[in-house]
Amino acid sequence: MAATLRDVAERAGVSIRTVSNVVADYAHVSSTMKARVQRAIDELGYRPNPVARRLRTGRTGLLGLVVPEIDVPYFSQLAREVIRAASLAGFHVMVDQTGHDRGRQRDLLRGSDRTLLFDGVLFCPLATADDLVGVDPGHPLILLGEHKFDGRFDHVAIDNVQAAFDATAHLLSLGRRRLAAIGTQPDEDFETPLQRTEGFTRALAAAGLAAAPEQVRPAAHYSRQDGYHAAAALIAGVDPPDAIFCYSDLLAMGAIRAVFDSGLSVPEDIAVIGIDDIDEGRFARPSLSTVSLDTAFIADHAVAALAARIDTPDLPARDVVAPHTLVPRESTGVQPRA
Amino acid sequence: MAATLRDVAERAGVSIRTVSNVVADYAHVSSTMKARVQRAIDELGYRPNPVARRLRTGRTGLLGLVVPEIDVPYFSQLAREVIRAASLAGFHVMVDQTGHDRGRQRDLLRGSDRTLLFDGVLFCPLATADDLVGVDPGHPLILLGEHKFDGRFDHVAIDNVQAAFDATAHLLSLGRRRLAAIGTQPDEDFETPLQRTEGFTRALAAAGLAAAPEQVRPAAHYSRQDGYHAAAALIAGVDPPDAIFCYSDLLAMGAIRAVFDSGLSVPEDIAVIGIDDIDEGRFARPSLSTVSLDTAFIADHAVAALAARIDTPDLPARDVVAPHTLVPRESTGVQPRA
DNA sequence: TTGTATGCGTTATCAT
DNA sequence: ATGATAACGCATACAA
Repeated sequence: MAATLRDVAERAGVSIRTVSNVVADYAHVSSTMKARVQRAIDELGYRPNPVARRLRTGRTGLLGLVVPEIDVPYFSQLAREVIRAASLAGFHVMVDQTGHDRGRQRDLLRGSDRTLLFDGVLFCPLATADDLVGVDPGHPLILLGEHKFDGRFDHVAIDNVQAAFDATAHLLSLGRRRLAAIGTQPDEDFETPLQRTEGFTRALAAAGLAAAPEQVRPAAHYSRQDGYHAAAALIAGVDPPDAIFCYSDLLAMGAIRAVFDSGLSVPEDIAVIGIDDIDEGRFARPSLSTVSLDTAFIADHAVAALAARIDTPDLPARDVVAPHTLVPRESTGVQPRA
Repeated sequence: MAATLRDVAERAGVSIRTVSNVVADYAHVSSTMKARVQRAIDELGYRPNPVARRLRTGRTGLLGLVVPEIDVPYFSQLAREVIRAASLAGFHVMVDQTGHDRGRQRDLLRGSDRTLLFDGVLFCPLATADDLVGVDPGHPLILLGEHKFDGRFDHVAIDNVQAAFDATAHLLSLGRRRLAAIGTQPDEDFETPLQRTEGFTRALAAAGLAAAPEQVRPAAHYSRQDGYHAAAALIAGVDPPDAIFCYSDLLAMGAIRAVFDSGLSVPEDIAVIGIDDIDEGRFARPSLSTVSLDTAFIADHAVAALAARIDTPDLPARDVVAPHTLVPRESTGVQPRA
């Protein structure tokens, strides 16, 4: 059905080599030849078959983006930037979801049928990363948002300790003193929440304060639901906080709703801040104070690092730190949006 | 590097045909043979090369999902279900974004280099669909959410007229009489907004009412921003509404914020309802009344129809109508969430 | 500058 | 039941 190199060659009365040269924009082709071949190409509506090309070259031009769930706002915003950056670099992006299934995460990492298609993978770890230790994924791999692991993989992430420190310092600067946090993970081997707790604790210590263990609540899935329940528990607890630092914006959205449902008010009674800067927070009521991550930066550098490693597999592992910015809004008492 | 059929065959001392049979789980293979080959496979860690397989079979196992922007909540929720459904049916999903660029939409539809990879495409039209008329995409195509076009393509969508009617009827049932709508498109050839306006108008007519043209506002991108500005304009207008029907939840989120920013209240002064049932609406304050679309249903049927057409290209075009449900919440005065 | 011929790793068509 | 071998469509080493 679809025209092939051979069809074009036949029609133009030349060899397939010549046609291939024209298609590939090879330097040494006479303009006469080029025009003739091009006409045959146009007449037949010829399109190179990418699969054949890829079998031959060994490249698929496909990147995998593995996230827990694509409909979590942070991941969909990140996906948007990754697809944009990859497209510019000549790659397609296939999205895979691990759900909250650690076994599935493991399968996606090893050489399953699926992953053999990829030239490389951008991986947003689920809850832990130990699954990766000693594993050979069979293709270049970039970790997004998680640093641990043996040093075999490139990674791109913000400085989580500093980001958490900044968020906490902001709450303290408002005069709040009874701080709580939401977002630790039962899984001790997941680095991000540990780092955020460390930043939280350090900022408190710098102000001569400390948080009781029960003021730092776990959240399994970083969902609005999790945030809601954790905040409700804090409010119902012995020492209700006057400010809550949530380890994600989604947790914060749930927490804010819980505050109001308990008859209290944000930010008057309890100030709330998150991390991620998802779009939802800008128009929420109150608008959500947060730490903004530069997802475009993360995507650009992740794709660049991956592309480099695809070309040169034994490059030393890169460790890119992405910038972050404190964005105070109404949920910590900063008044109207622009 | 990676082991091939030939390597396995050599090691097991058989022909590649036999190995292929074992891999493909072909019926007629002696168990002795099978065991011997399997051992060789395991020892070499052989994995079939999907690219070669696909060159041979002509199938890529890849579906394209084309959406305007993956970080729009409705699309990311839909993508989640599509990826799930496709995975079950043995397909991978590549996500492509048209942005708001109509030229890019057109490119993605015709046989560009990119699209030749796909066995089929699930297409969420941007703003218009006339770009498709007379176009041969070169692969099966399913339209999501848009019905128009010549009848060559399958499509899956809700009954937009009825959904809009239901939403409007709900507002009327609250006793509201000064209704407005947000979400028409300058582009007359985009069907969905036209249908929703029709449902809106019909419901009003059934109550002996009619909406002045300036009470039905356009929204270019269905963003929170668009909703905010349209609602602000309505409130500042000569005849401020007591209820607003937004053609998407995102518009509604922006509209609600605009109401409060103008010193009024939802639902007391103005009731607001959207369409889509995005997660954000459940925890928003007030929680958002909406018309829920069954995205799992849409994804399941879209993937099924696509898979069927990939197998049998000249199937008659299907037209699947997905169910919708009215979900009243606080933004139209229905009290607390469960 | 252009043509010929080989192989990428599979599946499928012949045989045996 | 299994073996030999021809495509699938392209890129490229080698020849001319």
